Amino acid sequence: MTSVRKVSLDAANRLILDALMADSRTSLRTLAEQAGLSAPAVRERIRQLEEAGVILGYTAQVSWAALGYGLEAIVRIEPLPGRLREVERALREMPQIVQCDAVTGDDCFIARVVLRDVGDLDGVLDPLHVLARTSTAVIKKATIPLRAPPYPDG
Amino acid sequence: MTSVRKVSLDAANRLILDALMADSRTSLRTLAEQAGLSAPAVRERIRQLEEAGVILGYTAQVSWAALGYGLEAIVRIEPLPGRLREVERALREMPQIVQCDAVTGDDCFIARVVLRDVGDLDGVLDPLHVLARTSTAVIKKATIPLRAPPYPDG
DNA sequence: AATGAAAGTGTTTATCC
DNA sequence: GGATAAACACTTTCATT
Repeated sequence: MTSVRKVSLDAANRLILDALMADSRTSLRTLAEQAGLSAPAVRERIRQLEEAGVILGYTAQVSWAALGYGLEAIVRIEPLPGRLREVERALREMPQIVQCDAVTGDDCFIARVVLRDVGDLDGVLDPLHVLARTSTAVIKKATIPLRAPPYPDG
Repeated sequence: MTSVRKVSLDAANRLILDALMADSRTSLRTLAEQAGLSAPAVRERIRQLEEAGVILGYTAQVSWAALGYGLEAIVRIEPLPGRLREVERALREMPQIVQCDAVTGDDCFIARVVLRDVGDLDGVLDPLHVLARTSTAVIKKATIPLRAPPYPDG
């Protein structure tokens, strides 16, 4: 899964990556046309990108709102002294936490939570309050929805 | 694009969604086998899920680290009085910001940034410092990589 | 809404450059 | 590393229920 061999990010590979980021169900045939290659050549390049760990996987984006989670929040979590491990375990066991990062600074964890409504907040925060101080910010708007950065350097 | 008509989230649709979230390149034929339906039936269900806004799209997950962005950070941004609009515009124009949410509380924005190394931080933060107070947390580890929450209710 | 079968497309393998 | 072509697999359309 992890990168071992390197793979060049030439123009063709960037076209392939950009196309797959925009629509991961794009056919090899279409990718081949766009990259100016044959379908088997594109297949092989994708295989190498996967093996090198550049492509991690292919996922359908599902609307949490459409599933019934009308709200999202970002919670900063500062574990009480000696409680770091317990906090980490508690976070992992809360299925409404859809993402969590361990970070530098006073707040050891920053988590993204989905909620059916504001009433769901207590259910998430209460179990944490014996282990940590928390600070919650409800998301009003996705100012910048998840997007790809440019290719660095060249 | 946006949800207008409703669509039921029955067992078959959940199987389809789960399979597409795990691998969005899964063939209709395979999805059909798993859901116990024919391929055309699965095609039609996916079309409805897309139309209802449940499925937003299909994307390849690309490793930013493999592209040369070895670091990620989460930046909280509190605009100076009267500078909110300018801050929002500045954020949008920074391509290294891969996600940004407007939130309740003192920090109006919470952004996720990719960096080649710590030296890149100034290039992101300096342009903001005339418009806002910022607070930066470097990500040490993805404690919980992006994951789907359970289906709410029944 | 779903199926099955046929027609149309896309993918894979083998061979060659 | 890439191209071509034939064999194979998948997707779509359509008639039917």
